Amino acid sequence: MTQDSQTKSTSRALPIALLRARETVMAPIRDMLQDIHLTEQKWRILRVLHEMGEVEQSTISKEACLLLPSLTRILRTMEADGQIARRQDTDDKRRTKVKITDAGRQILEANLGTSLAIYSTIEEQMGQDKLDQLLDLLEELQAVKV
Amino acid sequence: MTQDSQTKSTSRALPIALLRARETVMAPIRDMLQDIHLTEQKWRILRVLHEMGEVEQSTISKEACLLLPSLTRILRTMEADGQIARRQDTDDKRRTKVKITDAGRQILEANLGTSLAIYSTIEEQMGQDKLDQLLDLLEELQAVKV
DNA sequence: GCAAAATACTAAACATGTTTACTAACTGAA
DNA sequence: TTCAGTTAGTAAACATGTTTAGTATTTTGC
Repeated sequence: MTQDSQTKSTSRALPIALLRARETVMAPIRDMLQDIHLTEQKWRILRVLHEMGEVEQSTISKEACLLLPSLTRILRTMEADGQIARRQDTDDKRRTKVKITDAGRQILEANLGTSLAIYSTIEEQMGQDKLDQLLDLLEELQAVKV
Repeated sequence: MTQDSQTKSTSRALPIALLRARETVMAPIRDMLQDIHLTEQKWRILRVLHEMGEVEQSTISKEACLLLPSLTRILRTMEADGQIARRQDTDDKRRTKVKITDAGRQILEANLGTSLAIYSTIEEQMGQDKLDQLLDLLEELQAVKV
């Protein structure tokens, strides 16, 4: 099949390149998470709450890259499983404040080592410079107005 | 909340940086696709078939970054909608060959311009050099063994 | 040639993604 | 004060993501 000169081949298409790169990184992390019965999304939520303390759901949504309707469902099961706690904000009753529980923190801390080891493997193979460069470029891309 | 020295902040976490960057790029493309009632995944499939001609499903799976069970369902509706055609491979009856139909190609070609315009906007803001550099780094990351 | 292993795909179940619509609560201008 | 507009979150519907299991076919080791 001839390549239309107007068309980027998918191998150099930005969205799919980002997706494939992410699959590479996530594959071993998913293996880790499967062992502890956590999804990738729940792992991201725990990390955000660990970093930021008690925050409202919209903040988690932005930080963990999850739409609010997804977040609503996921937090419901995480609360039932005792990994997070929710309460209504007293100043603004529309808001719900969420924090990580001790149980949630325990799961997180028990697995951060593995997560870091995976990152180290990638760092060893690509080199720290290139990885930093990549993260810089990704941050820059996020900031683009489209 | 103090930052554990062992922990990467999520803002520099590779998986989430890849996800956020992708969201930035995909947002306007999703707008385009919504107008023509195509999902992001179907768009990727049409592009792969346009580039590669008639291929088996496993190939689409790899190229478009879709797991086979997802692909099975998506192709079922795309076939019903007349965007693709399927036939059993004569040499190996396990395989299914898939190709884009004229109707599918028409949808694709009617929208490639918009897709390219979006890419151009990003290129203008980030610069061609940086974007090339980013694509190179992403390719390299995909090749890492984890 | 034949049984065991591998391959290509489908089915089903459950979780999440995505859109639209909705409720409740807050804000701000007249 | 009031009410139109905005914001935070939930509900529901449908599509896709992900895992496990299953079928049909082909390949491989012997």
